[in-house]
Amino acid sequence: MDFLTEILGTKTKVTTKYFKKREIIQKQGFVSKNGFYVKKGLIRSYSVDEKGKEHIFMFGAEEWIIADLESNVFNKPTQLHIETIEDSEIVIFSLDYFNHDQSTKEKLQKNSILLTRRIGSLQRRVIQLMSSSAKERYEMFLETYPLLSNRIPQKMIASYLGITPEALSKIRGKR
Amino acid sequence: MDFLTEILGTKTKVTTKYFKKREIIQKQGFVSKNGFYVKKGLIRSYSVDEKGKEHIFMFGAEEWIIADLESNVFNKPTQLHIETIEDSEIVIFSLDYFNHDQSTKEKLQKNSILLTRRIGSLQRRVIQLMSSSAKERYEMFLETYPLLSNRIPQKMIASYLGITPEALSKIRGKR
DNA sequence: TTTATTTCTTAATCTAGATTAATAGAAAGG
DNA sequence: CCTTTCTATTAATCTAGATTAAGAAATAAA
Repeated sequence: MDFLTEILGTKTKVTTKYFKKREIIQKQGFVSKNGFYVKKGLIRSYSVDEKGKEHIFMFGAEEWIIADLESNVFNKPTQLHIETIEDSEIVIFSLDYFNHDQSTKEKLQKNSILLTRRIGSLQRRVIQLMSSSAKERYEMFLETYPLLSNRIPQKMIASYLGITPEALSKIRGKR
Repeated sequence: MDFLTEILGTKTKVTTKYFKKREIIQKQGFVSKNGFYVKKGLIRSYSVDEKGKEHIFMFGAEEWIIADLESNVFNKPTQLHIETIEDSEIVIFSLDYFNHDQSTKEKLQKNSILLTRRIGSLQRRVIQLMSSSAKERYEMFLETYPLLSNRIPQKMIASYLGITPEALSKIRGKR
């Protein structure tokens, strides 16, 4: 929570909730007014396409924040479902940091740094999706999230990499 | 320039430069200390992989800002080359907005909104790369950038979509 | 425990898009 | 202007990864 108070305005509403495995925290298609800080557990955000196929956008484990900021700031329906992978303790906070004067300059600066880091990781992901094979992406995933990889079911890793579980199984067989 | 003064600190160094077509503005592998605002013309940012293949990350036309923020904030070498596609007039500014006290609260807020919008567009790009076919991505590109599509050579559109020029030519033939 | 459900693996077949190559068209440079 | 270089098109072939299917392992449920 220390980390959170560093970026949240003083009047921000904060609630801690406990979720069982496989519970939905946020639904695709609705405007999202909250952010989620993972205190304990593991969650994922994903979108479902017209064919009903799931595509995992990101994972969040301890100390991560998952939020669809654009949905909040511009009142757009979010593209992302958010769901628990393990039983989790989630801090839910209202996303109000830009809109009002509650937030201090330092908090805004800290926040900008977080936003910048997220832009960097998304940028790397886009470049990676365009330039690397499934095998290379899997290896990079293992390097980047060595601790997460054994907590996440393989079919979800496959979905994050943008391939089928069958393809991932084949890649893993060949090492 | 009005737009820029809304987000830049008062002491930010700003220079306007003119570039011919195909000139490199920023080189991959170096730490980037500047942002680029396109006053007139058209530029692209792209990365070159180990096989020497180019992958276009984004285009920037009039009123766009292109910058590798993460490189600046965290002193990482940038992954991106930036190069002009047309003769261009570029406003180069030092990226100092987080670091010092020069920036006001309003400027920080405006900036956060820009960052958030960029996160949103990157998020959409990732989801799109994972869930859509080359043809669908091309159609979405035309919808999103109707004015840009006739200024950008096809091989660069292909590179942005993550496909070969041959594949794009085939897609275009079939309409 | 036994049964049911979900996850993972293996293999055969198929397809979107890559690669290679050859030609035509457009732009750039002298 | 002509010549060279770059860009786009078309077609043949190839391949990474999708799809389909079926069995094995693991989890959950009864």
